[in-house]
Amino acid sequence: MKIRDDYTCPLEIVHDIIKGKWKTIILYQMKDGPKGLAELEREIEGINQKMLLEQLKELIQFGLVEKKSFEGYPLHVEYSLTKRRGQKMIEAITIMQMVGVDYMLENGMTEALLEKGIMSQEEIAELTPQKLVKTL
Amino acid sequence: MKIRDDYTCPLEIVHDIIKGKWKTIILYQMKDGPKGLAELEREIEGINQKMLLEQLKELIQFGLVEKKSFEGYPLHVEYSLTKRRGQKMIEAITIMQMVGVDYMLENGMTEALLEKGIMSQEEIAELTPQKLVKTL
DNA sequence: CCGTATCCGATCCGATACTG
DNA sequence: CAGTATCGGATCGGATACGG
Repeated sequence: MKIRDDYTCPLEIVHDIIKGKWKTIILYQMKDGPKGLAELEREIEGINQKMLLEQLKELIQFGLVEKKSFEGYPLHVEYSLTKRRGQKMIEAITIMQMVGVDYMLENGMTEALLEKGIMSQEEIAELTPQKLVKTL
Repeated sequence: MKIRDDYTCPLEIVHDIIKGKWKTIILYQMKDGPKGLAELEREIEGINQKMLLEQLKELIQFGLVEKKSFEGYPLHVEYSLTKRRGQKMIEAITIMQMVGVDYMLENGMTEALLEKGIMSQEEIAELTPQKLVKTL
């Protein structure tokens, strides 16, 4: 993606930052520390190497991700969130996660939540719509 | 957009919700209360009616926006954020705004910030990188 | 004022093959 | 393990015209 220099509104930029299909997921995977390329590819279900590299490059251009390369074999790099915009964006992504979870619960998509360990069987069973509002 | 029913992760849904070019901006415009269609079209620079209606429809499907129609002429409708997911998403969008503003400041795109009244001349002048971190 | 339909170029993204 | 290059179908989004 070619980065523009004529944005007329901050949210326009943010849209360019996260519009890619995998951007938020990639960022979320880095929230607990640096990750190697293969590691990310393993953890993100359905992504391929080309997409991963492409989107990482854009995240770097926008200043949300930093890349650190290590010498020697086997080759190794580390991708991590930047302190300024990377970490800040995680706050937004965390909230968006809640919105996604809310949608899944409301639409009976509980399997994925269990599989990923986002919620336990018991937690889901306990949830009434009223409680959900509070949780959010 | 056809809404899927096989999402494997909450962020995948959120991506579908906000990937459209205007979604976050539309939501942000509704943060202070219901808006009519023409009103939104006037306030969002660069959008056209087709896109607006299209994206509103999707936001309704995902439960972030509600639509209320009023009888009589002239025709009138009101679009507003839903309490659950709409309002919650605004929290995320507000944070994303900060990220966008940060990017604009760092890249000398201060004109748009002044025009939209997001920041004043003085506020911008006062900002050192260190202060910016705190502001965020 | 509000909403629908169509056409068409631009872009996104997945598959695949290849290099250091 | 990390990264580049290409190709082609699917999707997106802007223009434009028309209908309630």
